[in-house]
Amino acid sequence: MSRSNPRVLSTLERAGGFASAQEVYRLMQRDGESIGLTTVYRSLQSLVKDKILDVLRRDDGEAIYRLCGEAHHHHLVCKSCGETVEIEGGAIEKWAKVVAEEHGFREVGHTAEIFGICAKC
Amino acid sequence: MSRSNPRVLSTLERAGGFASAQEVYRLMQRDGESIGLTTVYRSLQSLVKDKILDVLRRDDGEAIYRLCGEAHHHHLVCKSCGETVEIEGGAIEKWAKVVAEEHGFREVGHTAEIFGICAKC
DNA sequence: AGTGAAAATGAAAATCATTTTCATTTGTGA
DNA sequence: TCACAAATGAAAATGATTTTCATTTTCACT
Repeated sequence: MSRSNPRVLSTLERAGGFASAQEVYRLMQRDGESIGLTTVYRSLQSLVKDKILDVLRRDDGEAIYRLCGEAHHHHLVCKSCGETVEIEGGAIEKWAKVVAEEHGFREVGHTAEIFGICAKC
Repeated sequence: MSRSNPRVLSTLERAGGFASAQEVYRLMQRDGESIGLTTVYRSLQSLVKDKILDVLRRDDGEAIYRLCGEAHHHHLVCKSCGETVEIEGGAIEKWAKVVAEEHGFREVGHTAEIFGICAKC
């Protein structure tokens, strides 16, 4: 079996608790850490199995990992310049929970993103 | 530019309105239809752009396409069996609008999806 | 019917994330 | 020190998706 390389987790934390395997790998490379891409993947998988991380999917299908229980947030993205604002999603959290329970779903998660044109553009 | 091949849409309908590009392709092959995988991908993309189809992601990252009604709605998706419930998002609409305006954004849109394990799974 | 430009098509190659293989290295207990 | 299990990572394999590009089809206009 495999245990996770602790540097992978700490890199993910340093990244803001939200990154893809490729991003974690690039970050570690940039910091001069010696690690293989394979090990990054294995460590992330292991952390997911241990429920230390959550997996989500970007629109392009790439898997992104985040610390479980980490207060998650949503994004407000400018379609024109790409500026991104992190926002709280209190209303969403409640909505997702209620709707899912109404339909008998459990282990509920959600994704939400707002996009538009920012004031500057 | 490209328009969609009508046989792609009708195959997706026949599949229960829910399938991946590869599955649509295999279905058409099985039925003896002569079409290239590339055309299947292009047609699906075109249908998505025209808002005739929705795209979701399976757990493994594969994109799945489904027919979507005209009314704006969100989805509650079972991570295990893929069952999908279309839901109203009144709370979300308001939240997105308010948050975006607070930050000076205009032409605001949003995406939101809830996922979990359905009662049957 | 004949011509030509634009759109559609699809085979093959390219891309990209992810997984698998496998030989090598490292750690650990006897 | 020895042996063996676990960890590692380079390289190859996989699989979905996209791109390239040469060919075919469509279609408006003669």
